[in-house]
Amino acid sequence: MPQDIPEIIIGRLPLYLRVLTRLEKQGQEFTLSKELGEALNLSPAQIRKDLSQFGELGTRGQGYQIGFLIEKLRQILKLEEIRDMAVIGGGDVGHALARYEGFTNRGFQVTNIFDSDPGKIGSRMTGIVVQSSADMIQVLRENNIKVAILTTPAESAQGVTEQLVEAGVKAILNYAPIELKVPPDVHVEHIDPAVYLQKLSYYLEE
Amino acid sequence: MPQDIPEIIIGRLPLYLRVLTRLEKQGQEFTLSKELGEALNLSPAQIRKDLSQFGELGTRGQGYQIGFLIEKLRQILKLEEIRDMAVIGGGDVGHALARYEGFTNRGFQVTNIFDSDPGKIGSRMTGIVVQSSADMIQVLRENNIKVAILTTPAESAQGVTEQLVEAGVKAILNYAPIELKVPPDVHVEHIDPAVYLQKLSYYLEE
DNA sequence: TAGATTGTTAATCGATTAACAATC
DNA sequence: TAGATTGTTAATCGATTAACAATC
Repeated sequence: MPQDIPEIIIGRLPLYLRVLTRLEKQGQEFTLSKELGEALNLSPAQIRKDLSQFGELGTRGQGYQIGFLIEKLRQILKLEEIRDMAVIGGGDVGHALARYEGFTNRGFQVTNIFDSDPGKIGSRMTGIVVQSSADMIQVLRENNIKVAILTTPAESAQGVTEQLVEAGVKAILNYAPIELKVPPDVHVEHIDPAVYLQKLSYYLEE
Repeated sequence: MPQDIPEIIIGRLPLYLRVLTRLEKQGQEFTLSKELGEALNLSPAQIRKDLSQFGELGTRGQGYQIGFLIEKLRQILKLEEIRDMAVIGGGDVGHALARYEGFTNRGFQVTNIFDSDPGKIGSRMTGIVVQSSADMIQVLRENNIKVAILTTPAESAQGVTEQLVEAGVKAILNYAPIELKVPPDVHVEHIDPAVYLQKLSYYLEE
């Protein structure tokens, strides 16, 4: 991975990984740019172009060996070790995330949950004891946690974000419906179901 | 909204709406392409270009009147009436979505929940009785529901999708970590937290 | 009117695609 | 070897940006 890879390509790699993992589970050993393209609605040329950024990952005439390509993509995306994550907010979303089983086999695990509600602090969610927001910075630092999932209400999201930044968190998955201001070395991705629904709405008829 | 607006622009309109709503709530009456751009990390030129697709929505020298622009964007995105949605799957994610309070003021409400587990059917989630998947097609048709949120396991997602299509659903928000095959008149958006986390992972240091 | 900011055109930039040589 | 599919170059396409005239 030499030069600067465009972000748009990096964003597609997890999708490739998702398809490849499914194909592998189905017992397939090789795949083609054509097959990957059909699964993801992308052109075969684009798949090849994307993958060629990282070396010669396929074999001419044969296609791509699935196991090898998965391994390679995991390396590129730095997914070889399971990363610890903190969930901020012990509401419904935080709860669902803490219980979500799809993380571990994709490189992540929730190790900490923080909430500011005294009624929740000390209770357990899937074996994880909810900790006080007051201790958050310290705990994140001590455990060297770099990834956080933000599920607080919009009003407190920016304030919490500043604490996360202070604690050394470098990646934030933001479920609060508000844009976060962060320093350039901190990366944020948004998940806002209403945004997607509103986009879908445009394409509805009536 | 005459010609064909590029999908990439449509996808940004909900973000504009989100910022505008926040500014309005903060008591602001006018905004500038500069301000919107700073909030969303987009250039002012892009904001103006996007909005100009739909007519002259601003006033030269003055900027954009927030209330008017919100109204206009709601029209464009067909958000003027609250749309009914079905949640498929009564697990943690389905449960969190049914209880999510952010939908109504953004144009949507969950009216139905379906699950195949006899232990869940008939129980209530936030006042909504969980219905049997066996009745799904009929109920969706009877209620003319066009939007569904899919939260089943990956294995059953494609099968359920085919039922949704059969029932006349035209927009699917897919939480299952798998690509769905749908006819061209059905639109799908994906929410897969692991995909975003994997992208974020690339930008982490070690 | 002067000052400000939009709307819009033209230029730039970057991403996608087509096409084919390389090679398994 | 012949057939197939990648890797890669060049062409195309589309999106973003710069710049400025229009106009409030």
